[in-house]
Amino acid sequence: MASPLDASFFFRPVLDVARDLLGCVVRHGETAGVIVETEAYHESEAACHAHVGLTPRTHFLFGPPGRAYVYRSYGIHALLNAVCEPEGVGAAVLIRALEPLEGLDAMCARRGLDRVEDLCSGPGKLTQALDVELEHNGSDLSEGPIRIEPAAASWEEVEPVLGPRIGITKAADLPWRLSAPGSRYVSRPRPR
DNA sequence: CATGGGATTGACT
DNA sequence: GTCAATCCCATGC
Repeated sequence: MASPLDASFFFRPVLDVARDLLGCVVRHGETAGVIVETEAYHESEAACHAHVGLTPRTHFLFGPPGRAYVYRSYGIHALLNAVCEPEGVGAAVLIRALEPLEGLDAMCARRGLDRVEDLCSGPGKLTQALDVELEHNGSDLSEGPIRIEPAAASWEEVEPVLGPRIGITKAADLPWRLSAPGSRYVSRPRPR
């Protein structure tokens, strides 16, 4: 396994990071997966939690880049983001889907399923499969329990599919959802 | 302090 | 296709 990405990778415009995270590996304990779908969020647009300014919830969104921002969605699911851009700017990339890579048995047990395509094909699914919870909010993605490792060189040539972000009501027109073309492990609705 | 709304998922018609 | 589950937190009184 390669050494994790450091903070400089995330100290860049959030859309660039969302693009370059495709192909990277998220690892937690014995489980790991390749990122095949991301979404970018920035304080300048209304769909981003940081749009309301600095609150207890958005504390880590405005913090230094390279940390995790984990929050609970719909009272049920934990969603995993990577904080980007300089400290003081609220921006993050939501990890929306992974191609399962290691620890498939543990993922199946946590998910209560056995179809590989269903293990991590959604932002709430992958956190369940990798056992990511709210306690990981603010943890360091280079040195903490959850780490992100660089993509294989072959991913440099991949052209991501762009589309509107999922499940939002504000700023729904921005094409800031990025998917690996043709992947069977992306979430629904499947991009064109 | 009460209320309402989600960056979702799985079960069901 | 519809819909409920469930909890954190932002907002407003």
